[in-house]
Order: sequence, then structure tokens, then C-alpha cells
Amino acid sequence: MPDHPLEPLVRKLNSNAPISDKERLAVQNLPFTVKHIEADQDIVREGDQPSNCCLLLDGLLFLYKTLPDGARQILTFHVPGDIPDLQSLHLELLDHSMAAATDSSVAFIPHEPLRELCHAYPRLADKLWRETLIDGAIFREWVLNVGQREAASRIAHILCEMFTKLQAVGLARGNSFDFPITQAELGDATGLTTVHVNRSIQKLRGDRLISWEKGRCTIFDWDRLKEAAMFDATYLHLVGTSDRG
Amino acid sequence: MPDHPLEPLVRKLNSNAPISDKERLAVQNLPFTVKHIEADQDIVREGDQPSNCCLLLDGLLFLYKTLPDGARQILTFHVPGDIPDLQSLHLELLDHSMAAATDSSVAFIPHEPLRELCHAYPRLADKLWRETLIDGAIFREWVLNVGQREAASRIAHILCEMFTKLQAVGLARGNSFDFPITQAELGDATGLTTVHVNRSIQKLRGDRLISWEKGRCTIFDWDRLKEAAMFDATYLHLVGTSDRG
DNA sequence: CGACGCTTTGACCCGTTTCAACAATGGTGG
DNA sequence: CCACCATTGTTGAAACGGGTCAAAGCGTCG
Repeated sequence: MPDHPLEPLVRKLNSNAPISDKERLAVQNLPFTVKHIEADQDIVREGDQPSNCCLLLDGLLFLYKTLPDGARQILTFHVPGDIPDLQSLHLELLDHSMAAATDSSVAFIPHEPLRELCHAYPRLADKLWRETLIDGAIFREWVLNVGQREAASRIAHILCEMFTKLQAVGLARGNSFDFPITQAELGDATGLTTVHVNRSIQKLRGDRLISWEKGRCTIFDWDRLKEAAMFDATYLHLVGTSDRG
Repeated sequence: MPDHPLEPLVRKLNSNAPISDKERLAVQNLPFTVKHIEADQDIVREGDQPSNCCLLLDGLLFLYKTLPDGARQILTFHVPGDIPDLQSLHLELLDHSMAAATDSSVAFIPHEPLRELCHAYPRLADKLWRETLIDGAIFREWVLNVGQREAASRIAHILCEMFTKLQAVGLARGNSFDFPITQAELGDATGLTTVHVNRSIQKLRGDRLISWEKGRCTIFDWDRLKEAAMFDATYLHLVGTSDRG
């Protein structure tokens, strides 16, 4: 039997402490519409007042903010199973934009039934709340990343984070994972220029920590990459997961 | 009659949409212990598993993370009425530390009664959830701040944020507010060195945007400071507040 | 094959860091 | 009340990480 489209959400809610059959059913009964988004398309924009949340089913999304001077900062990447804009459930105005890095498919779930779900099943509410808190923890780590790490470490850290997150949802194969973003986007995520991103990646390659071609990144030496990135997965708040698969 | 110690919390919960008398009473009946914290003292540390939340009654707190190489990044400042570690309600392990920038007094509220409050009064739960989402929005803005703004703008942005937040809780006097942090701390908040913070502040002073002496900052020209900071208060999600007092 | 987007390279430049001192300030104890 | 000491703020000079600009490779796709 084919999976229910909202299965990624169920799996995520199941991850910390398992949910009951009744809770699972309630989640699966949420209304939703699936939509395909093409690479580089915005899904929502700063200033919007969305009435849906967006569950990423497949692909790669990122949040970003722009400055009047044109500078763009990517705030986080989202992998399948994430609900990147769950915060819009309780914040009227969007303070950032969201776009697809690659062709993606998402399920839009209206706010109202989600709120009803939360009130009917407080434990689910707590779990969803927790998800937004983890997003917050990731933003904190990113403040540290752009604020204190040097160029190559920033990039290495993002790679460690992506690998860990993708692994947690079963989307890493061995030591490698798909990460088809441009160096310009990586620059916007790290606060570096494209040129310097390029040179820093070359450094990581030269140090035999990774290879990264055609959107696929392979980690040759996880321990040394972690060390170069000063990566500690605590902030991702994955439970019952060891550091490495 | 003297205010109830948890009054700052009641006021915060009241700010978006007013709460009922019953809800107010339930909040006021929360158990708590008040404690004084001296400047530069840690309240909790990365890796802790706190069993209380901490409501700031008076003073100035900040969250920070450190790197193995010794670098420290301040993640956010908290003003009276804030609950800096509300996220610990649903995240077992603390992924950052919290310290007092100045002598402060805080009320510790145990997690368990807070959780019960949330389940008994879902609207209060939503409001507390919302507070954590605003914290997340602030972290996002800080990623942008350290990632994309130049030195003087970063500092100006923090000043705009602090002024706006303090004003919202009635702790700004006219155009000025207390912000008794050292330039070294400001450096850790902006990802700059002390020396460069010093020079950047001098630039802000030279441009007649602010004065800042003995821990008190005065804003001479809000509009130009905002422009220099590229500050837009949307991300603070203050409701029914105009931009300036 | 040619155009377009992305990566890579080179040369030069500038914002920020580093290092090292020195000046204010404020608190403490004799 | 003053001498002392620890912080914090300020300044200068030199070094460097990362930025800027510009052009050249390289795939891929129409």
C-alpha cells in the first residue's frame, strides 16, 4: 500500500515519543493539498500572512531574509518531513521568505484544522511546539556559525548539519547526500562571497574531508570534518540517535 | 498594593489578546522562587537539564554559545518580562548558556506546573508558544545581522532592537535606555573585535546618531539610526505598537 | 553549435583583526 | 582621603582574511 501523503509528518511526530493510534488518525485526517514547486521559486514572502503551513514532502527548501541594500541571508535549510513555516501558526506576519532550492513537493495544511488538532490533542501540540523550538535552536547555531567560525568551518558546519538531518530522515546514502545548491547560495548562507566559498570548498577538498560534485556531497572523514566544523549535534535535539550512522 | 511578582508575565501574556480573569489567576498561582543573580554569573549552562523556567524580573540577561577554540557568541539579550529559557519546557538538553549582564533578579518557575497550566488553558499555551516563536524570529534577524550587515550597522541594529524591546515594556525613558554592557560583550554579540566595536561606536557617535556613556544610550536621531541599522521592527512581532513612542 | 548558468582563477583592495600600549574609571583597603 | 589595582575604553600600526572585479573554463541544454 502506498504511504499516506502526510506520513513524513506522522513519522516526525513519532520520533521523540510514539503517538497513539488516535493521534495518528487525527493527523492523517488533516486536510491538505500537495503542490509542486520549481527550483528558485518563492513559496511565501516576507510580509505575507499565510493561512497554511507547509510540510516539505520532497526536495530542499530554505528560508531567507533580504536587506534594503540587496544582501540576502539564507537562514536555514529544510529537509523532507520539516514544516518550515510552522511558526506562522501563531505569528500573523511572516518576517522572512521561503523558497525552493530544488524542485520540491510540499503539502499545504490550513492553519485552522491544525490549531484544532493542537487543542484536541495537547500532546501533539507539545510535539509541534517542540519542532519549532528545534528550529529556534538551529537559528542559534547559525548565529554562532556566521558570527564566530572562519570561512571553511562555516561551510563544513553546514555540511555536517545537513548530513545529520538527512540521515535522520533516511535520505543519506552511506557517507554521501544530495545537496544541490549553488556556491552563491552557500555564500548567502554563510555570509561569504561566492569566490571565497569556492576557495574554501577547495580547501575542504584539498584536505580530503569531502568531495562535492554535481550536487552530491561525500564525506571522506566524518571525524575530521566535524572537528574542522566544530560540530556538535546536540542543538539538533535528535533523540535516541547516535552521532553517526 | 504591591504588584504580584509574576505581574511582568501576566502583562506579557496580556499584550497580544487580553486573557481572562481565570487565566490570570492561574498564572498568578504558579509556584516560583525569586533569586538575585550577580553580573557575569551564569544561570544555566550548555548541557544542563533545567527543571525550571526563568522569568526575568529585573536586569539584563543574555544567551550565548562558545566554541572549542574559545570564541563566544552572544545570541540575544533579554529584558524584564522575558522568559529566556522557555524552550527548556520541551527540549531536554540546553544547547546554550545563559548569563546575567548586570545584577538581575529572576523568578524560577518549575516546568511541571507550567506544563499543567498549558494543558489546562490551551490559549495560554498558545501565547507561550508564540513567545518562543518570537525568540526564534529574533535569532533569525541576528543571523542576518552578523551575516550581512557591516560593523556599525550591526551595532546600530542591536541598539534599535533593545530600544524597541525596552520601550515595549516601559523601560525606555524618552530617547534613552540603560544598556550597561561592555564593548567586549557587544563584540561577542556582533561577531566583531572589541577594538572594532569601539571604532564603530565612535562612528555612530560622530554621525550624531547616538551617545552612549556609563551604560546609558541615547538616540539622537531615530530615523537615521534605523536607516543605518536597516532596522524593521516587524520581526519583533509587537502588536498594536507603532514604530516609535 | 552557441548561449547560459555555474565554477574557477588571478590580481588587487579594504574592512577587520591583531598586538601593544596607554588613558579613564571605579572600587578597595590602608 | 588617597594610593593602588582591575576593568574598560581608546588609540596606533601592521598584517590578514575575505571582498571586489573581471575574465576564463566548463557543462548542459535548446
